Amino acid sequence: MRTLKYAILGLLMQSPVTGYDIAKAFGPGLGSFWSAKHSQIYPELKRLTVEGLIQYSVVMQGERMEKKLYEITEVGKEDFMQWLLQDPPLEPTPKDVFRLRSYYSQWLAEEDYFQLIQNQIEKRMKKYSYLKERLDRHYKNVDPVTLTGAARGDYLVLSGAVMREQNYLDWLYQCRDLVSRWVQKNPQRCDG
Amino acid sequence: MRTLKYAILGLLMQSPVTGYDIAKAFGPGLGSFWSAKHSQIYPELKRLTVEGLIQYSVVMQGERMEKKLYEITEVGKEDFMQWLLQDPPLEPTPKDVFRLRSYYSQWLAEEDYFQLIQNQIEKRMKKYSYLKERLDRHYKNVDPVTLTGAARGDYLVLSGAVMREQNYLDWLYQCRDLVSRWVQKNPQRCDG
DNA sequence: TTATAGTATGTAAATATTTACATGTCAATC
DNA sequence: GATTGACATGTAAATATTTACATACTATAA
Repeated sequence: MRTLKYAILGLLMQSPVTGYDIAKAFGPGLGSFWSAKHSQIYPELKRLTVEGLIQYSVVMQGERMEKKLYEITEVGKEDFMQWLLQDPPLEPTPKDVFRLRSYYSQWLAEEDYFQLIQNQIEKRMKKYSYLKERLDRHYKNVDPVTLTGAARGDYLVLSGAVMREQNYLDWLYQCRDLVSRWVQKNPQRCDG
Repeated sequence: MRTLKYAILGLLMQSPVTGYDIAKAFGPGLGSFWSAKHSQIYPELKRLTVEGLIQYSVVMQGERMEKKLYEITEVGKEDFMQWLLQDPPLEPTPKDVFRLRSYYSQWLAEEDYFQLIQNQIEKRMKKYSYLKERLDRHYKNVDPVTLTGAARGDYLVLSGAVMREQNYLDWLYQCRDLVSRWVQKNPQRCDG
């Protein structure tokens, strides 16, 4: 379904950007629900250009260095709008290696699985904090009703990302709780 | 990182199964966090066999139809256990086309985006109900502390899947709320 | 008996994505 | 003056995944 195509066209709806800018956009912001490496972005930009959905102008950066500033064409806008209105069936559930490990956790010593959860909590906590900070920084003292333009979508998905991470952490706490109670239930393995 | 390999080995840790069984397992159960089509499963089974991590015996089904019953080898078990103990860095956030659409929702008429949310809620609700039913059916009158074996992992990820869907719905309700308030704020477009 | 749905296994081709290879400029600071 | 990190753009190869092609048996119910 070429979603990368529409992720890129959507960025270009806002303003002209370079491939490098797109790669950056797929970092912390958009990156909470879509991303791509530059090695996928540059070929896609080339393809979209051939298809006439975007076009670029060469801009000098300093003396020698040239960059390509891409903008969306009218045809591209129509194509994007047509996609935006689509209502496709639910995607298959996203893959999650930690959940997969948890599913098979019966084969681990409880202590080992407990440690994995603990480590996962640490990592998730960092991610959560980062997102929460971003949300607060931009929207803490703002009534969401007053938002307009790009800030609307940004707020919707950023708050959604925070909720998602909060929820993942809640689940991890629950797992940790349960595992520690399983440990307590265990017949003591003594070595003394 | 060949996660499919370990998803399959994990299934075989429990009991010998056919490729068809594995494809089924990636349906409603495991499917809440990992899945693969049969066209990916059969080649992977072949590869794992060549690598000596699994082996199969041919079993007759009826008169003519033969199926391959795969079981995990000792080497396979070791490989699986080694993977299970790993603690890799956080995966990139899973992609989500609906969130991508939401990010770009500024280009939609509020009414159109509202309708997309509404439809998404319906679909997500069905998925949530299905998972919740499964959870209740298996674990409603059970103290999770008493669970053992495969039921532990099953409970952990199933309850996690229910939480995740609940959370997604909460986010959708929030989006719907906000969008409807944006609509109210709008200058009325009259055609009379 | 004859559809039909489900069981069962594969390959081929296309698409999507990641990792590695490869190069060069610019701005700042040490 | 040299190093470093960010800017900037690409290709190649490998891996992962989906869609489509392809076949054939089994059990059940109409």
